[in-house]
Amino acid sequence: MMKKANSAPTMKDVAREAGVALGTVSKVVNGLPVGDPYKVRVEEAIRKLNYQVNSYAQGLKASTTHTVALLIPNTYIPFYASLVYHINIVLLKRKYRMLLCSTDYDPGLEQEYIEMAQQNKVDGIIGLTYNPNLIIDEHTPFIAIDRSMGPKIPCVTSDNFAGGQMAAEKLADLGCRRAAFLRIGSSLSNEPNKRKAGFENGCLSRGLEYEMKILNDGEPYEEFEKFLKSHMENGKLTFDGIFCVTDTLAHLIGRTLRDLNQKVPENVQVIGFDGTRCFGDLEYMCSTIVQPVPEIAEMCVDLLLQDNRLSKPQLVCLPVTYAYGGTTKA
Amino acid sequence: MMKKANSAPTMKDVAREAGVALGTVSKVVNGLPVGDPYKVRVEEAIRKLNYQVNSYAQGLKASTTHTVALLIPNTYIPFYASLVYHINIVLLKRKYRMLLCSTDYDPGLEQEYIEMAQQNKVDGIIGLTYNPNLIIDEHTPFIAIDRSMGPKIPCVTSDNFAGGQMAAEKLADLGCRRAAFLRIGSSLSNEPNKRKAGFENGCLSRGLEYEMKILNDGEPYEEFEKFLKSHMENGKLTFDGIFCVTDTLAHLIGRTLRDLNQKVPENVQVIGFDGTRCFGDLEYMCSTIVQPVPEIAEMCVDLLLQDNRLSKPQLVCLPVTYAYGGTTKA
DNA sequence: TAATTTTCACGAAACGTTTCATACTGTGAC
DNA sequence: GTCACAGTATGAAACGTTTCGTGAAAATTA
Repeated sequence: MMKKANSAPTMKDVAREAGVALGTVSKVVNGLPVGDPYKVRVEEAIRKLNYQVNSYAQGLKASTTHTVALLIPNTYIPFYASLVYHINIVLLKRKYRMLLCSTDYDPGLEQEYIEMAQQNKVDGIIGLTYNPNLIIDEHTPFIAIDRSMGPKIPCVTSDNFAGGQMAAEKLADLGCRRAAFLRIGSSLSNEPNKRKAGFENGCLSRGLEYEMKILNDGEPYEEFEKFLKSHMENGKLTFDGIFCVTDTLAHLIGRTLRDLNQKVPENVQVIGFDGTRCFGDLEYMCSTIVQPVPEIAEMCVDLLLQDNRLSKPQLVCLPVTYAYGGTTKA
Repeated sequence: MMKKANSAPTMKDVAREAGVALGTVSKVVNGLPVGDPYKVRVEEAIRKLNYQVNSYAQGLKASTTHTVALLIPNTYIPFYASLVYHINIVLLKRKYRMLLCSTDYDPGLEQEYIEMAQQNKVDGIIGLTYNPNLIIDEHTPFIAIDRSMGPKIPCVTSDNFAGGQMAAEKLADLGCRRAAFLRIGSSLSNEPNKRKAGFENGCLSRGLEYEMKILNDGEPYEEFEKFLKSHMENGKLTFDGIFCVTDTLAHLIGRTLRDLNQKVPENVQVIGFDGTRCFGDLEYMCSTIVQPVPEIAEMCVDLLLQDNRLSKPQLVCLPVTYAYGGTTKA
């Protein structure tokens, strides 16, 4: 009755090696009280056999698996990348594993991933998705990021309204007289609307003239150029401040501005939204309203793993901050 | 004998509901041949009970878990982010799950993650790590990215030597007479050396004068400025082409150049390495040697999941390409 | 029709844990 | 010296699958 040579050692093997019972090994592994001589022998046997618990067996018994699924459109857009990173860190601290699910905005994929996750018996799901029709099993804890997924599902976001307002106030403080708000039409979430509303509010309270513009999808450069050209008189823009709904947009519009010989920030100041630093932690791409990604990550995990008997909040708004990144005067 | 109300249905429940045997349900679930009437009844029961397989039980039985761990320093540096994204996609296509492990270059964390992964009985690990002392269980298939991890462990990289050479040739073709190679000292992998060797080789074959410079860690801006200033005569640089070992570096040096009133690409042309597009897929940050990330991803997964009886290559070099990104003349 | 082969659903056993009722050991009291 | 009790190691049962030997029914052949 040789044990198959290359199969991993089990608790049974450890128990035999140490000359103790199965349950004793289990206790040692889980840090439950065990008499000292036993404990020592078991620990020795574990070292000797290089034993590692099989967490599939654990997962089968216990209904907790110490795994969380993260549903996110992709991992290369800086804001998402940053979320992935910080959530991963927070989960690790709590000894949880993370199952990453890039959905590429595809509702079919999102649903598929949710089912995969449930099959895998994750302890919960943290999801950033723009699909309002996702079917989420009632017994799987779900925390939404940035977009409310219906009642009973907590949502963690930045304070987008305050962010918009802050952008308007900053532009006003920096001397702008006439501002524009830009977003791209295809944005799927309703958060841009809060940013817009906040911006409007801020402009009104500071007496800053403003204009709202939703650009069409498609070739962004051409769209930008068309828009900017239609707002120029004698080679000068008719506004001197721009608030873009994302940093990506701010960066692109910055390029277009440069191509049209508009100086940033001398001629026109630009503020983005997200606060993502493209090159590691080295620098902001533009002046921006910073989303508190580490705090969002922490909050999501907290909510997900908190005792389920406690009632969970419906919406958590975390405070944003302004960061200078070269596209404004300060 | 009521079943506990909110516990998930099992195969047994499905079998009872459909009036068939356990094994029959298992076959239906796994797509094995089953007589039509049985099949239909089982499928109905599955729908009715909203049954989902418990993959922990599956993982316990089968030794294959359809899960792969990805070990990577972080997810916010564009090159890494891109890898994560593409590997995730490829794995999904094959119906594999991905366990993401950000290590932050911490050897302790790396080791911890590897053990976590093995406990979790992943089918294999794909890892980008700069720690030469990692202990990897011989029975866990491991594919290294970008850095050889010793014999028996296949490594997938870009063709760094060819990339360096290509950069040199491109600079020569674009009219450069004297070039510099820049890297930061702390780079932990030996791939930069291949890039350097390739660059040297290219310079020699094209008669391009060159200079190698390894910058100290620390405040990058100050380092750059010091270096650049020490190579200027009458406000002009003594070289007209720079090859940076990464795009990050190229971007930073570009900033410094601008601050010193050096025009890019008119005065000095800059080529980076990685080919990462910071804003989604929108644009390259600089002219660059592009690493074939999708192909690297595909190759890693292929190697990992291929039949283990087949022998695996020790090193796979994938071809790089040049991409124009504004910091060269073409 | 009887004998033989093929087909295929059946259900027990096993995977590696955790848990819990049981039994054993040693201590203290009478 | 006996009994009772506390403390603690024991190992069987259970978790939800997959697998595989078994046997019944259907199909084929004589």
